[in-house]
Amino acid sequence: MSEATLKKPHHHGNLREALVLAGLQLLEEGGPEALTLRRCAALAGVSHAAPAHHFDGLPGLRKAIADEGFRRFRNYMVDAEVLGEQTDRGRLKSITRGYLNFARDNRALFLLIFGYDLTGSRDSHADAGHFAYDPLRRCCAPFVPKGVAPEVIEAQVWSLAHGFASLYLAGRFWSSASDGLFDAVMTLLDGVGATAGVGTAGLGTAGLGKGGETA
Amino acid sequence: MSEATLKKPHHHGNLREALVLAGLQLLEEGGPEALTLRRCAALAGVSHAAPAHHFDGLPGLRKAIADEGFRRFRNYMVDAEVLGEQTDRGRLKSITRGYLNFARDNRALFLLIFGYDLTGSRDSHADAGHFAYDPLRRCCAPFVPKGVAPEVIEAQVWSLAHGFASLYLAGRFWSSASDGLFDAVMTLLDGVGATAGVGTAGLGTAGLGKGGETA
DNA sequence: TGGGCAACTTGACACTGTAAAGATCAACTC
DNA sequence: GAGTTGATCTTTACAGTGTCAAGTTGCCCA
Repeated sequence: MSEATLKKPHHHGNLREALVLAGLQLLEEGGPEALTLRRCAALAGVSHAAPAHHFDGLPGLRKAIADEGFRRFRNYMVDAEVLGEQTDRGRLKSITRGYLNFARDNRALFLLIFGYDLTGSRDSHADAGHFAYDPLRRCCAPFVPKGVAPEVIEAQVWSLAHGFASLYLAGRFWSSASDGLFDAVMTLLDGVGATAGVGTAGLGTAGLGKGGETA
Repeated sequence: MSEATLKKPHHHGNLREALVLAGLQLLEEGGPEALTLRRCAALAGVSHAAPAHHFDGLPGLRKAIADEGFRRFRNYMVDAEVLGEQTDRGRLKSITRGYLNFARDNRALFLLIFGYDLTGSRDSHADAGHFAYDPLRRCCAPFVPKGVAPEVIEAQVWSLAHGFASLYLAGRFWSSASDGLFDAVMTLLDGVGATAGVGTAGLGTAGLGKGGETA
């Protein structure tokens, strides 16, 4: 009578969630290559074809895992923001620190999350990413100068943090002690929103390409 | 008698190079997933097991392709540098433009190149990447303040360019017309080497982690 | 009670990388 | 020149992968 599955009922209950958790475990233990429909199924104790039924193939499973990954990603950033220095610039730097920490602690998941090409797709995946970047967007807001599209400032911070995290994961920053390097690189953000060029390069909202310039 | 292979000699000649070219073609036509040992073999007109003999497996083939990719990557940057405005800052921006252009024109190859984790490996692959980043390093040199390690400035430029390119490839920059956004983001570089924070955050060569700070 | 239906299982197929063993051919040695 | 050696490539086989089609199970509701 207890809700425990004494005899492994044919209907798993919430196999969907179990498969996502199994996938996350596989990623953590064996890297990106280890994520496999059949291995997920085995880890969840179901037949090899069960995952495909729930997620409509491997891409679907990866997307479901990425959605959960974005959730955790967001938590990393928010946690870092709350713990760090409570100034506008302090929050901005804390967010980028959380960005790097997530990438470092969840290497395979980070790579999975950004391994998609969602150009032209307006599905729930894009929404998950959008949701995850909410804190970053919020922390960028105080640095948006008059007449400049917020997306420009966000893209600056985002690119810098993402680039550093990606190159770090690829092992392109020499030795392991990159904490000092990270802080040094992020000093570039001290000029964000106040750099001389921001006002002069003719970037209003038109800079986003929403305007006429189709070239 | 002509050097043409009228009867397909058993010894291909330079199968190694042919396989790398086949791999590049597959990447271009079918994306990262299309790169396969067996497909490379078929495209080069040899048996399916031939590539493994030359490259010691798929990772070896990917590495060989990445080496060639880095060569082309470097050319992109150098070409952009030569064509652009001939000032220190002009060259710096041109390099980053070349960076993005390469990523855009060689999506799968770009992803392949940076898809490795070469932490702890000091093989020829690291050398290829090192070689490719030579122009970028050179263009950063004029912006390195006294007492700051060159690697810090390089990592700033590198991270910003790489982050933007990666996020662009992932389709995270909304619409297609991101040229304006790119220029806007790169205005952050107008403060490189001269940002207020660079002098104040205590980053000498110690910032690289080569010094004592092991935390 | 029985039908409907979603949740799985079973079996098969094409494709993948890898390994072992055999064939072919150029070059070198005696 | 005959024999040997070794690299290059082929053939064969195997385990693992995603995907599809068909079958089975068991819950739910009329």
